[in-house]
Amino acid sequence: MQAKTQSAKQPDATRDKLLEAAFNEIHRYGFQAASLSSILTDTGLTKGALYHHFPAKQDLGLAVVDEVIGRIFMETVFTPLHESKHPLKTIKEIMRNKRAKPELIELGCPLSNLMQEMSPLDEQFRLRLNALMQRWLDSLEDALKRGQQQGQVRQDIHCAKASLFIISALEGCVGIAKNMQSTKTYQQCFDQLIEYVTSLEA
Amino acid sequence: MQAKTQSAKQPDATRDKLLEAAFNEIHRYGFQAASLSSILTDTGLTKGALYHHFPAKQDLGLAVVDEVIGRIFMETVFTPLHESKHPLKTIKEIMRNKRAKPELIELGCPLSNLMQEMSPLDEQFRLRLNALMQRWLDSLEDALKRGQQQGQVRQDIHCAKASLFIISALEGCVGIAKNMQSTKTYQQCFDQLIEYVTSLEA
DNA sequence: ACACATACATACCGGTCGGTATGTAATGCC
DNA sequence: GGCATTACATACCGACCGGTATGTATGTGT
Repeated sequence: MQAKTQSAKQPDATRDKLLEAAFNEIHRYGFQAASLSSILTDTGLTKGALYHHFPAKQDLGLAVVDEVIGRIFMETVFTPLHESKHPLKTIKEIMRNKRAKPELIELGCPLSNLMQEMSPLDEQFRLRLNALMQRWLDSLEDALKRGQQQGQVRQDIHCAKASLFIISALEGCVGIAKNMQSTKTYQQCFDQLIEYVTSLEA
Repeated sequence: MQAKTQSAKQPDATRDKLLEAAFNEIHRYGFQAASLSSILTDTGLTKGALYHHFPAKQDLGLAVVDEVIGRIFMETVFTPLHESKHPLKTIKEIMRNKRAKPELIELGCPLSNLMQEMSPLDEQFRLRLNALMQRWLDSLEDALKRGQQQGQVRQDIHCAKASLFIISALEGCVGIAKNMQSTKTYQQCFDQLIEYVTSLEA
């Protein structure tokens, strides 16, 4: 039906290219400092393409949150947690997967970065980011509760509070490792968090 | 000797005014988005004054880190921790003092904010911020070690790792509360952290 | 009292920003 | 196969940015 010619107009592919470049630019420089010109240089596209797909810079940023960052979390966190038969083990696995990525140490968590930058400045951003965070909290809480039903997690654990604490500690851990540019620091802090999660086991 | 006339030239006072206004602007908008024009409007000063005291925007930002943020941490964290006879109790008190401030929930921790924004972008910033963070870690670790010597803290605790984890969790806690604009969320997460600190007691 | 440095204020500059108006080529529909 | 519509490219704009050059009072040392 389409995609016969290489340089033909592929609106979805163009949109994806813009989103990906915008994600990388925002991940490194933050949303406010993200330069549309840089994004266009990276993609080889022009203002016309950008403003055809997104009415304003803010819409591009919000789309990055919803689609790119949202998809990342869906694939790496929500789905694994939801499908897991051994919630606590899965939680640890998800966390361990994070340590392999050097870009996480260098640039930090894209969700956390945007939260810190934009939440006090832009209510639209805050609501989208908040929604993602809430899904993260909920999926973790659900996993812990299933762990309780299966007898893997201690019954006296307050799953909501524990989820909040795990995510907080993880975000803080990534943030400090980023500042110190030290995978060792990250590892140390990370080990403590694993210990905490282990302490939830029945 | 001086300060007889009100509108006379008071370089130190002018410098302090600039630093304070810059701190507030940076705390809200971040360093990159902080507008020198806004700072000058707030202070009632002009470019001449600013660039007389600081050769460039970066130097103003670094001075804010070293002097303003550094002083805040000195007064509210380092000194209390150093002088404390009951380290664990002091740690909890310091943390409790943080919950009273609404600006902390709205704008987050100024140190953490700058770390997240500037560490990957500017090595000068990263080193200064890192130095502050290291002092924080050291003072916490020292306090925990003194607690061990006094028998208040469990002997099997790895003080450096525990310090790292406490600060990480605290930063993460503040960050998430900022995004959610929820003092209740902060409180819940905070309670978990207090529980963790309590678990360090002998 | 004079010379000089300090401590600002004023005016201006090039560059980059996000955003827009317009032009044009490819695509889908009848 | 004409014909809107979509999907871009090009050219341009005002605003704001950090930074500088210059002017001008206010102290200060001798």
